[in-house]
Amino acid sequence: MALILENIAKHVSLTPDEQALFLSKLETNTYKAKTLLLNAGEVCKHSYFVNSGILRSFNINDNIVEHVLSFACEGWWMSDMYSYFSQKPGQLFIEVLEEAEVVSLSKENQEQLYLEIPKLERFFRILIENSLVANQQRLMDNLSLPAEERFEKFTKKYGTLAHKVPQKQIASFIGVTPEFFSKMKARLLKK
Amino acid sequence: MALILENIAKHVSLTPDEQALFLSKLETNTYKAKTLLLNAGEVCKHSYFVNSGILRSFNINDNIVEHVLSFACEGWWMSDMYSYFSQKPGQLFIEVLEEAEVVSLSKENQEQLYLEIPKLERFFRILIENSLVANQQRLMDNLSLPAEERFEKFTKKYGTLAHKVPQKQIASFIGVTPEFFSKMKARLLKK
DNA sequence: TAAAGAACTTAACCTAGATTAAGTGCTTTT
DNA sequence: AAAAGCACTTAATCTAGGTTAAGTTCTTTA
Repeated sequence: MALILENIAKHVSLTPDEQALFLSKLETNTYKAKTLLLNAGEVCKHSYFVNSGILRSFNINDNIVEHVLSFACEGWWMSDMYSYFSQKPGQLFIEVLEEAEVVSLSKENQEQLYLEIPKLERFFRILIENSLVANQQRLMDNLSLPAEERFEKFTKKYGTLAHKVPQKQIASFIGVTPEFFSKMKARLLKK
Repeated sequence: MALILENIAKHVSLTPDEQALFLSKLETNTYKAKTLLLNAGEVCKHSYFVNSGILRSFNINDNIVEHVLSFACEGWWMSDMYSYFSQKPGQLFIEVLEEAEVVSLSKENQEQLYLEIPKLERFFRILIENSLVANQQRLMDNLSLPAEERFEKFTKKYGTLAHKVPQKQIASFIGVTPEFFSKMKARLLKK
């Protein structure tokens, strides 16, 4: 459980009492690979913080094509932000890719915490600022870089994860078909 | 100046004193079309709130191709978030597209305000949450929808703006060349 | 441990959108 | 009011990446 406190300590400092209060609002669970933490169409009631293992979020287009929005491994947060913030049904699935220990923070508890420990308002603001910046960068990359360079950036950013998740999901994340990804990989190996 | 207070009142309520304090940290200016509020390579020292007129942010790839990241019209905020948050040099330009009255909030003043009026921490958190959700949606749209549907979504979201900014910039925003956009438009008109 | 099904590859063919280029009508500048 | 330059169009040609399909290998599951 220390990991999440370390994470917070990077941006705001909590007193021991505040830490205890914070921890009391969390629930830790272990899930096997393939568990669905969230189904499309549901309201996302929790934010997840990954202690270990890997999660991914994705949606399914016209009931056919999956599109991976994000991966989360150790130390990352994951949720369907649209649904979580608005408490309306969302379009995302959240799935366990590799057996994971996950800390859950419910929307109600989060709102409570904002009132009880206003410093957390700052912590989550900064967290979301960073997400937004990363997302904008990814959007610009998608608009301006060819698949090969998007893949390069992916491996730099996610490092080890690139070897742990099925290739077709990396393909989906960077926005190409598995077939094209395979072709591209073969091309890269020749160099 | 009322517009920015209305904007805040949608998410948090400030006392008259707090409102006055907030306003005292702002500066309002009018800029002619084509003015550059931020140059790539500079540190973004202000966040801009648009009272009237239109701004856009974009970057230039390999010194050749412009990519529009966002437009801002009445009631919207604009900045190079990466550079503004980190206070490091960024890659974005911010340009006035249509003569604009713009409220500037400096990074230092914003940090000051967070300390003096903690409620603002909440306001900006929510603002950024909404941005993030919109950005993720746009990213998913870029991964899964053809240009024609991206354009449709654009016109729905930005409405009137679609007629006020040069077509080539809308093309850039949705991620196609001006030539293809023109062809697509002709195709749409035939229907 | 056999059978079914994922995950990945390869290859032929296809298409959305890019590139190049030439031409038309605006605006802006002088 | 010319001249220059920008925004837009059209059209021919090209290509990154998609689609379809068949085959191989690895994993699950019964």
